[in-house]
Amino acid sequence: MLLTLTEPADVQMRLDYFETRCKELGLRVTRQRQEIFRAVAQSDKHPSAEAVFLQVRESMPNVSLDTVYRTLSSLEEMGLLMRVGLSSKARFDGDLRPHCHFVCTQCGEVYDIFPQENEQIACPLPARNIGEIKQINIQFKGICKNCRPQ
Amino acid sequence: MLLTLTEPADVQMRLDYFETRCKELGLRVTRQRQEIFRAVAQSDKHPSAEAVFLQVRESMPNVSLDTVYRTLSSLEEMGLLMRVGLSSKARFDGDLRPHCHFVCTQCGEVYDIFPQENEQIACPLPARNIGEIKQINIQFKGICKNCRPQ
DNA sequence: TTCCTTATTAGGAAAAATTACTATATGCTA
DNA sequence: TAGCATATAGTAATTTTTCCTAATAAGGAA
Repeated sequence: MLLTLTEPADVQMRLDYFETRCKELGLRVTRQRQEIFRAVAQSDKHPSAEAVFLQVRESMPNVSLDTVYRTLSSLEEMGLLMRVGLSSKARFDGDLRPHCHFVCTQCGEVYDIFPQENEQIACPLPARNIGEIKQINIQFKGICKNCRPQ
Repeated sequence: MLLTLTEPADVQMRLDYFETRCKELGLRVTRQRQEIFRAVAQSDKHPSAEAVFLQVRESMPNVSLDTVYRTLSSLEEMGLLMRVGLSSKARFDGDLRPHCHFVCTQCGEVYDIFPQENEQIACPLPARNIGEIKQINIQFKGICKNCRPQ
């Protein structure tokens, strides 16, 4: 299985697509949602909620932090942006054998996935140019069988 | 590049190794550190700091939450356990093209890594049995060139 | 366009998660 | 075993995220 998501690079096109998606889902196209989506779509800095809040506040001084958090979460659910890593609290793993994690977005449960005998976890070459890699972390997010049987 | 870390499965062996590592690094072998390490090493539940705190408190009723947080972080630095995902606050990415992230553990900066033309991001087969995968998240942790030039 | 309905928001408060502080305790070296 | 420096408990503070409610505004109907 490969990742196949692609998205128009142009921000305006993505804003249009965002509106379409909102209407499909029966969500109102509010200025707050637009600006918050734009702030993330325009940035290549992987901004935090706080950073998005500060950015959006430039054009909407009264926007609330709650709205930013709420909107970021719903945009994530809509598949219009992604959260880097896990949300909320930290989880720890004492098993250092190479393996991946499946994280259920419903119940929060973390499952280990040990690769098959002949499977390899490969590291893209460009990573070496950015710095010294000390750890690899591979996560799959989705709904586990307990939460959605069958 | 492949992940090559392996660790003795037996908890007692790992505790011994933990002591050795502490001594190598000039860290004191305190009961708190032992119990906190044991709690994570024994568990297959990817416990949170809170969960570790509750577990350790069974045998050490006066252990403090601060000690748990501090110790988990230092155990991570020592390479004796790993943190699932990122620490602290959430970061968002509006670019949905398949790519990985390099996270600098020093400055917190997040760098994009786009795979080479012929590279593939593969998903271990067993993942399919756990649930429906909606997203793949690959992170590399380390020190970026800005923080440790050359 | 204007009105209505209901989803959404602002603002503030609260909760949850993590970190900082300091006096005390304790591991380790000699 | 004594002394010293590190580590801890207990608490407070900070940071991050979520909750609550009255007010607002989007989108559909008239």
